[in-house]
Amino acid sequence: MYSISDIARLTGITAYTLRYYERIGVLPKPRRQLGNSGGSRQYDDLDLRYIRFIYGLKQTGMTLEDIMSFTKDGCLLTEREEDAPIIEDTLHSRIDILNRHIADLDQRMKQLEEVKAVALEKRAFYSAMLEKLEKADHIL
Amino acid sequence: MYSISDIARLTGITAYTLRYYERIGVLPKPRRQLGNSGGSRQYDDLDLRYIRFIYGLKQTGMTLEDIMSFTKDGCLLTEREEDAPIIEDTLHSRIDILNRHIADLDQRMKQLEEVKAVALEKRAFYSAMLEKLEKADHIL
DNA sequence: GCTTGACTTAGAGTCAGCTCTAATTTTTAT
DNA sequence: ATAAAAATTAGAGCTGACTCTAAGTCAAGC
Repeated sequence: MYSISDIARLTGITAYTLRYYERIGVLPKPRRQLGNSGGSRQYDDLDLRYIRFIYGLKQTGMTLEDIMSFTKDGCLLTEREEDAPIIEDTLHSRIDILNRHIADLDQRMKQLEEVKAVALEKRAFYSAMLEKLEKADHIL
Repeated sequence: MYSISDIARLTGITAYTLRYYERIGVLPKPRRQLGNSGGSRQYDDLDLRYIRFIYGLKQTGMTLEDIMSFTKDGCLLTEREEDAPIIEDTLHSRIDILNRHIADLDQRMKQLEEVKAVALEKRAFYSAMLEKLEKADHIL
């Protein structure tokens, strides 16, 4: 079991931000130490894995609103047993959402590839120029 | 020659934002129609190409500050003749900056790959479950 | 020459996404 | 049992990145 500061250390997200994400609904409410909703937050490895997944989306350019559109409809990505019953309907919906998300990731990667291609081109241009200059130096 | 609204249309960046980028130094000051700094902004294809490159960086998650750290030291990525004279020193510096930038892009792509791997895993999990359910239906 | 429309500026306003404060309670170590 | 460290909350404040307003200038068509 992890505390909020353990999670902060393990993920690189501040405790402030973790509480903020919970408040606005990006992350689900975790269990608490005492009573149904008192005491400190307690996280397990499944929570950690989920938080890392969500943070990955954020870090790769997805807005919190977009992230929420994937996670609402009943917290679709947690894989936790106590979540919505797994019936064919929700399964189809989950798979659809993942498909859309994968397509979005592919789009982002394509864009990065394009930017990288331009950068490589520029580097090749400068390298060629440098080589010419060095040859000229050698002759003199 | 393009006006600011041509560039806005061609890149998808608003004219407001283009002026803002120029103001804070993300984009260089373009030529003007009349006098040295009066009249409307005029852009050519090299400017357009450069603006698209910069916007690509932004869209793939780089902050404006990070972008500026690549472009300062004398507007290192424009390839325009009237820029800093091409001497060995600045060439080395340009190549270094591009190398750092390419490394950064690789890092971002790696992160996207990781997020995608998790998404694919989740999808496979749900698909397998769906298949099982369908088989069960068939038997009944 | 006048209107229309796109351009110009400085500066104010907006919104997302944190980030922190203050006052309080809970947890942990001795 | 008590002190220190870490957690809790609501809500205020901050920063980055736009986004717009207002007041004015310029160029083209009628």
